[in-house]
Amino acid sequence: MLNYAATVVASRPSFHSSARIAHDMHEAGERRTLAGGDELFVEGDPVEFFYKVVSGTVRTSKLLSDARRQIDSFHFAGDFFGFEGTEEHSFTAEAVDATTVIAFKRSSFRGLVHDYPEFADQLMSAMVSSLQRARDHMLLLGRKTPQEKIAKFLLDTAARLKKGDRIELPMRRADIADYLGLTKETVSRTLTQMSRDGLIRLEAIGRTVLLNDRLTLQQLNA
Amino acid sequence: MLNYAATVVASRPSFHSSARIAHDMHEAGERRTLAGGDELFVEGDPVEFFYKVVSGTVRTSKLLSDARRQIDSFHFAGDFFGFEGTEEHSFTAEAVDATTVIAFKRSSFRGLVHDYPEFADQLMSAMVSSLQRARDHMLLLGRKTPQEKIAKFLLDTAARLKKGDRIELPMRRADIADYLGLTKETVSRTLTQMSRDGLIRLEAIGRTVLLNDRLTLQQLNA
DNA sequence: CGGGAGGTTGACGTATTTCAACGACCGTGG
DNA sequence: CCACGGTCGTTGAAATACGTCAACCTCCCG
Repeated sequence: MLNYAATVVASRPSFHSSARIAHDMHEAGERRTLAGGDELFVEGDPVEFFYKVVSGTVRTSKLLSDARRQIDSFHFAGDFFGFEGTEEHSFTAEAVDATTVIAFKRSSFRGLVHDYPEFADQLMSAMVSSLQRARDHMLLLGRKTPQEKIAKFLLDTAARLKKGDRIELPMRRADIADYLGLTKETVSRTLTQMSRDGLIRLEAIGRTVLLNDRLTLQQLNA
Repeated sequence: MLNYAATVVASRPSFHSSARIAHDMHEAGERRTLAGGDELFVEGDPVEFFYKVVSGTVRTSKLLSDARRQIDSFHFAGDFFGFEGTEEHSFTAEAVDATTVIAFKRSSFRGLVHDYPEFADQLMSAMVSSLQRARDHMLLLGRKTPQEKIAKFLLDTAARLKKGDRIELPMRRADIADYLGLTKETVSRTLTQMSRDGLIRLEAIGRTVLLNDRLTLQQLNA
């Protein structure tokens, strides 16, 4: 595990604007900076914090005994993650690239909800949308073809990163594969095929993808 | 976000035993009886209620345009389901067999939380465990073999139905298939193979399965 | 008795995985 | 400054596990 510094305080705010709430709440957590590959916590660790992504990308995943891996979600700026019902983490969280998060003490939960009533709503809403996302992803994993999986992945990621048609993917092919339930070879082949078909363009350098034909991609999304 | 407004019945109880809370809360919702196949709501319906299963089985699922289906969860007695962040349902809920549920007005949410503080905890915890279950299921869908899927399905279902080693499955093979991301033929073949291998016993009549060799099933669960 | 739904089994085809090789890129250190 | 090694990505060839298609059986219920 990693060591950090950072501290906090948080004086009780006298009234709440949304931005002000966000600002104050952040004071109730500590900021952490991570490099790609760094672990935030692994399956089995005691649950001490939950998190909000400030910048960068976090992947949460589960492993099988023989190292098969399923990434259940990528978390981008603004996303909360790390809620657990148990004392031990049931999944692992790692930074995909250079990332900053805010870690909230799990025990501060009640206090936060009390001091910042909006906070409960934010969390509820984070959970509800995590659940919705999870159901979508189960549909993808259980029933979609590789082409459909990749199409949805590209469109979703573009939307979540709020880039237009040019997205710089922060994760490697193996991460995409473990997210979509494919092998990295199939991810690679499908991307090059889409590129040949003119749906996307793969820039020679880096992990940049250009969405050339959103319409066809959307149709693939079924 | 969850939209609430409104209030509900229910006089504020002066102190809370868990059973008493459950009883009072139920008065805040209406009881419904369903036959197998009945719909509670379908994708696109306006969200009016959320639900708690009293008895029987509910399946929640999503469809692709060409009728491919993914069941994301079976809900048994005691389970809550039907939370949404939007005004329209993003998935469908149907009774699998003869089922009773309690339907809570969505708008009563705030009132319930207010009148029954334990309620918020119950819901939070229902959501957290739904999320955990969802992550488990994504691992299964993305990375497990048919044998492993079936083994986990049988063990989980036995545990959730709180039967011992003899479980009466309420759902048909096609439901199991759509839950596990397989075809009904593969489900059938895998079950008969497990039966030949002595891991389980398929009773000639009905949908009863006997777990003969939990240990091996657990090992398959990886 | 007939028909439909649900389940099982068989034969077959193929999409995706597996295994393997290669190439580009990048940071490091001699 | 270039050589080296490692990581990441791509491509090819081959094997196979699962899906597809189809037949058949049983059980019900009308």
